[in-house]
Amino acid sequence: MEELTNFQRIDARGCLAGKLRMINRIVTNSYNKVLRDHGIEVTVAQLNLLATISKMDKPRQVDVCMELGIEKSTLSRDLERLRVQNLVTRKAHPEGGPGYLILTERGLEYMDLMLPVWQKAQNEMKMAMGLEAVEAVNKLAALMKIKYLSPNPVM
Amino acid sequence: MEELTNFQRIDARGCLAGKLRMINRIVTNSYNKVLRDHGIEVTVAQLNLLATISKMDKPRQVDVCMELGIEKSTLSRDLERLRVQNLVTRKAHPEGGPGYLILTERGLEYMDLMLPVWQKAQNEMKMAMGLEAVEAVNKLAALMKIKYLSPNPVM
DNA sequence: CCTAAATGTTTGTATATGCAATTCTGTCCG
DNA sequence: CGGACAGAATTGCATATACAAACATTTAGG
Repeated sequence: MEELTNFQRIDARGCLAGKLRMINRIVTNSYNKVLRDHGIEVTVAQLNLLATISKMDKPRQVDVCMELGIEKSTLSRDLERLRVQNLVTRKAHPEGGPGYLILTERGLEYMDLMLPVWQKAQNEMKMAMGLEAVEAVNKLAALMKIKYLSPNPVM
Repeated sequence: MEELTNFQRIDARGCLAGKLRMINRIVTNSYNKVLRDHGIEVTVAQLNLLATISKMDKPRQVDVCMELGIEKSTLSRDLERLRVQNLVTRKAHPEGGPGYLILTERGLEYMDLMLPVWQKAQNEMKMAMGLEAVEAVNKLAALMKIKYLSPNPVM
């Protein structure tokens, strides 16, 4: 068995997944710190989930999963955390079916409360990243959504 | 208390953190699936940690934390998982001190084993993302590292 | 109508992550 | 020497995540 040279070995600095994971850690922590420092009691992950549900039309859990690329079991638990905070609830469809998700009154109020704080976090991050990078992330997110999260993924 | 219009409310689709989190989920899952399908028993997160340690010069845990932007307690547990798989170990410095991390023999062998599989995952993702996006991620990662992970962060 | 397949949700188990608090260790000073 | 301090690592607790398996529900077919 020939040994690999050091040059051949995996260079962590070249791993796209590793880089994206690092960027994600930094950005998530940055938003969470701003939220925390302003007394907001939810994380940016929860904020995004709330915002997504509020923008969708009577979504079931599977619909939200598709929209965000989250696994169904993950969403189940994320929702439970929001439910105990009385931020989301589930409404039954008149003609049966699994029912749909909707923000509670408190959920809507909390969204209003969070808006300026989120905006601050978002501005800071845009500033740090620069316009080009922001645009690149926007484009990449759109592309990934099409490629991986469409009803019939293009793979 | 004036109500906010729907237009004003946080639009999840515009949240940079949300987008990066989604991209991260997709990319991480994609790499992990390739690794799993080829019998590799570590995740891309663990692969990156191994690769990072192997490239660094006798790093302590704090050094690895700085390099990857991982919290010290997170790293502590990540390392424990690698340790029980006999992939990393800690060596004591001759003149005392906290000692440093190093891959075990098995860790090095496993790196060699993973290389082609990682390469496949990386190629697939580069293909899906396109050259421009790949370059954008590379640039952004470099920028974020300077801004947030330098000894004296530029904030 | 009643079962079987399909669809949707939850649960069991595990990894990856961060904050706060604690413990460990090594150094420096009196 | 012996504590106080500083730096490094771990531990307690909580969230976010995924895979597999179980459970629930809805819908088709006979």
